[in-house]
Formats: sequence, C-alpha cells, structure tokens
Amino acid sequence: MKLEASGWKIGSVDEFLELSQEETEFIELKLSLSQNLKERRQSLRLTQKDFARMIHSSQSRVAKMEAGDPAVSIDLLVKSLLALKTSKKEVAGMLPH
Amino acid sequence: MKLEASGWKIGSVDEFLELSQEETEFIELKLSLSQNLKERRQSLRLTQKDFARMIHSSQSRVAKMEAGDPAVSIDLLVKSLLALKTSKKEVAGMLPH
DNA sequence: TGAATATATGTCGAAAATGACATGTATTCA
DNA sequence: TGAATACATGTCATTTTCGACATATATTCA
Repeated sequence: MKLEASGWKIGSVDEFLELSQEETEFIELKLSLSQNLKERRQSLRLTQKDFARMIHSSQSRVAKMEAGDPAVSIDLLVKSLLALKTSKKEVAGMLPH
Repeated sequence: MKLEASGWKIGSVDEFLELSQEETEFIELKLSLSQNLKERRQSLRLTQKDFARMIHSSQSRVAKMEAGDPAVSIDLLVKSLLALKTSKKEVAGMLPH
C-alpha cells in the first residue's frame, strides 16, 4: 500500500521516517473507507460531480476523499457512505483487515 | 437515547424538529464510539487527565469526547480508541446496532 | 484523431475542530 | 463534614478541514 504516494507525512518530530503502529492503523482505516466509497459510487454509476451535489460538496473534494487525502476527515467519509445508503453494519465490515 | 441532552441540534434550516435517517445514524455511530471509549478508559483505571496526556490532549476534551459532544470528530474518537490498543476489529464491533 | 466528459491537483477564505485554560460540580474517603 | 480528587462545561486563539474555484490530466467514444 503506497501510503507515501497519498501524501501522508512520513517524517515527524518524534520519529524520523517511522510511523507508529497507531498512526498506521489510523491511516489504513481511512483508506479502507476511501476505497469502499469509490467502489460504491462507481457501482452506482454516479460521477464525482453528481455525487458531490448529493452531499452538498464539490467534485474536487470527492476526488480527494477517494484518493485518501490526509486532509479529509473520517467524519466526511462516513457521512458520504451513509448518503449512499450504506448501513452501519456495512461500514463496520469495511474496517477489519 | 437522549440526543437532545447531548447538545445535538434538533432543528435545522431544512427540517424543523426532524433528523434525517442519515443524520441519526451518524450521531448514533459517534455515540457508540464515545461510550466504548469511556468504558475502555475506565476499565483501565485511567483518569481523564492521565488519558489526556497519553493522547496529547486535555482533560476537558476527553470529557467532551465521552459526553458525545457534537464538536468532537470521529477522527479524534478513533485515534483515542487506537491509543488504548483497540484493534480495528474491535472498533468495527462497536458500530453495528 | 479530437471533442466531450470525468477525474486529479493546487489554492483560497470561511467554517469547524483543536488543546488549553478557568471554573463549576460530583465523587471519594479519612 | 470537608479536603482531595475526578469529571463537566464554557470560552478562546490556533490549527485543521471545509466547499469552491481554476486548471491540469485521463478517459470515453463518435
């Protein structure tokens, strides 16, 4: 999984070139939601633009969500999934490895 | 479940006194994480103050997290749970109804 | 091919979330 | 009881995330 390529910071103040287990799990969790969101949108034959209108957001933000951009919150990802009629159980199913 | 008591807005511009299914599910999801976080912290015999230090936050913010304050993000709740060595599978188990 | 459509990326001011602090209220226990 | 400890609540300046926009790059398809 190319975390580096998604713009996730690799270096930090405390650790140089190393992500803590906790940080890694957090990022993986978000990427799982991102990927599932993209799959769901596509399987519904929605364009990013149309989906953006559904959630009162913008095409560029949808693209960032799906790209796993670090500057997108889990809150927005979850709200987006719920807007696609994803059940809580389905959201839960996206989390475990 | 007393959503109103937790400070969640009941009225909005579009709908007066009614939460959409989507909004309700989002709030319930957050409250589940809140409650589980509180239980986990308590079972580990950690004070809010001590836990706050662990996650580089403050006692007041921990209190707000556990109270289900709307102004607390899922991101912070998830990071907090992960700091308590909660596995992704365990987080997933908190979500379904 | 090339126009139309779809997606990716960078930037901005506005809005929301943050840690910190002060202070109020419960709870504990000697 | 009352002091000590734990938790709740309100506010504030700073940081982060937001929708929006411009524009670059991919993809589709006639």
